[in-house]
Amino acid sequence: MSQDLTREEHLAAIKKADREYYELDDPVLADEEYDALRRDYIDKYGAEDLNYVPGGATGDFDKFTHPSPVTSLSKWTKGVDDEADLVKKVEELWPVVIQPKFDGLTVVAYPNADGSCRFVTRGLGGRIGEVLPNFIREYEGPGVNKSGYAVRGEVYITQENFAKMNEELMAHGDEPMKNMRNAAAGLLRRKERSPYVDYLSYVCYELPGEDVTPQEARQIISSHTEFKVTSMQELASPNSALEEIEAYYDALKLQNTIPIDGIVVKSGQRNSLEKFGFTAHHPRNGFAYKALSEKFVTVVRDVIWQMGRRKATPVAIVDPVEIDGATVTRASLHNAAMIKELGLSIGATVEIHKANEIIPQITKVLEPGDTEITLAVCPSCGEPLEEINGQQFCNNPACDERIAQDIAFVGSKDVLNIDGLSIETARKMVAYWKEQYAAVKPTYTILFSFTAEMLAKLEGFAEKSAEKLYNSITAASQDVELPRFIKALCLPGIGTDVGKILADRFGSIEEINQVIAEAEEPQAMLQEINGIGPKTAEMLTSNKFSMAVNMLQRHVTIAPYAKQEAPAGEYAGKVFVLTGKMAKPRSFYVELIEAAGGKEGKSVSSKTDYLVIQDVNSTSAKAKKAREVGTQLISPEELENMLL
DNA sequence: ACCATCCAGCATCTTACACG
DNA sequence: CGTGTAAGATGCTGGATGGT
Repeated sequence: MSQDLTREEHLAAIKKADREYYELDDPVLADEEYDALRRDYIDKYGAEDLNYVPGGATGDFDKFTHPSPVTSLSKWTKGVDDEADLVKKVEELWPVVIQPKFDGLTVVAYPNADGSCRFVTRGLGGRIGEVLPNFIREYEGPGVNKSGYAVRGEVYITQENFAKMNEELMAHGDEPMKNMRNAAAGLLRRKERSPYVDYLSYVCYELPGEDVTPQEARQIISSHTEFKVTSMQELASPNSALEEIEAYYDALKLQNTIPIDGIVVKSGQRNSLEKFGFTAHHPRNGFAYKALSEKFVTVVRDVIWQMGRRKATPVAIVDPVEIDGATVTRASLHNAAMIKELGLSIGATVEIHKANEIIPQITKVLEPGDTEITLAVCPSCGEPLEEINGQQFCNNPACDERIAQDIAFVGSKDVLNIDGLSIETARKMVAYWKEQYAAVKPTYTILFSFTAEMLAKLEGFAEKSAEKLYNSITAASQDVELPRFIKALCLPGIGTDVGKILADRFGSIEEINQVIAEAEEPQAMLQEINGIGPKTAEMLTSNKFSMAVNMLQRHVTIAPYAKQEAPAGEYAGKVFVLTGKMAKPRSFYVELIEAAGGKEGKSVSSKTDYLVIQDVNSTSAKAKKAREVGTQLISPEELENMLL
């Protein structure tokens, strides 16, 4: 299509597509066409003209917000967790199906109108993923996913293809890749499509959040998409669940054709995701069975203390061991209490494994070493550390490392999201400041005083990178969302959640200040807010809080925030507990309750206003308790009539 | 007293990109 | 062109806090 265009027309076509995509949010060109257009241009004229950032965004992949978060399953590990617990879980989810748990990366295929797909990774926290422009060749083009549903699957590389790829890499004089899963993830994140992408496999396993059973989901995927679908088996009975799961796992291991790191055990009920809901980290409609990972033996050569924002964390340096294709040289020891519990000393021979095949962990001392592990002073500033509950804290506000860590924290994704500001750069900034401005004691807010010229003086920085960092600091300090501003105060215990709670309740910093100043008992007043307890209330009413706010407000502007007033009305603030089976999905009733300003409670107490239960004459524990404490029992139908 | 959730901290591998 | 930094992907641990 770009064959008969002049260079100017070709470039104009690309820029037009950029505008449509980023500004109008209504792409006219399909992703594939757009990519082809760019590729052709680069082939003919080079990449120079295209060296701009479309839409002013970062040069990364496009982001996509998942309508339903892509969370990972909670785990049940053989030999660690209770077997009775597994049976209990299975009973709650019954009927139950099992599937292989692929060791790859989760990718969701969102259908476009023409049946082509937009492939999206999990993303941090499973909420906002990246769109993968260069996915598997056979799935490009329309008609791949005609189901109309978002399909969730796993991308992985087989042992066979991994070996083949490494052979080819070495034949070209390149380094072979070490780790199968990271190789798969890395290949997909390349800007230019790698031919090795064709070695990846994609297998789908569910239609998240849809009103179907797992069997129906499988059926839909295999008949309306071109994706492969996982194998699946129904369990015969909860009591034989463990044997059935293990037999299934062993059989898959024996085949040794796909990389698996466990078995998915999930409810076979219709729309189970909706029925069972989520915890903060995991869906409740299933869990993953894991076999205990293999143990290795190594020697601890040293223990270094890693400083965080306040806490010192011990990390063991061990003789390198090869575990699952990765060379392990370090293992976190979490805190001094853990060192004590393990009886660890330097020179000790230890048992090490990878917790869930990722994090190296020392589990046991086999032979004691000779040198005791101690830490009395901060490895950065040399001031004595304070020990609280077996953990070491540096409370020296002038500690360089502490200031650098705060700067990196404020720059991190969840706070001000300053592109290009990491801990390394933060350390250089603190060092530079102390050298140049010996008279002015640095705090984390020095970050906002750096000009591009100053940044260019930092080691490893030149004009271009200094300009870039300066621009991202400036951009990030304007129109900050209120919850992020509150988190950026760097106060202990004040994070995302407290920020959101305060913002929703008060809407602005001025309002918070005013309410605290005017309340007769500000601490008691704050504690009445759900989610704020005595510690948080004390911090919020302290001098520290108001000083931090004043200081940060000098550098950062806050965007107007629409506070989420609890809806007023008869049922505002009332607590409803739901129990037992109901005609409609629970979420339906929960939505009704929340729309009326009420809250869902999990267990019955004197603070519960209503217990929603199908049989109001039930003698269940919850119903009994409700009668005891004077909570009103109502049926779901009554609830509906009441709130609608 | 117990449980759920939040906060803070952790390792490794891989790619992109700017620096020098 | 080699090197270092940044960022994204995977997911674990343990203490603190708040709610019941």
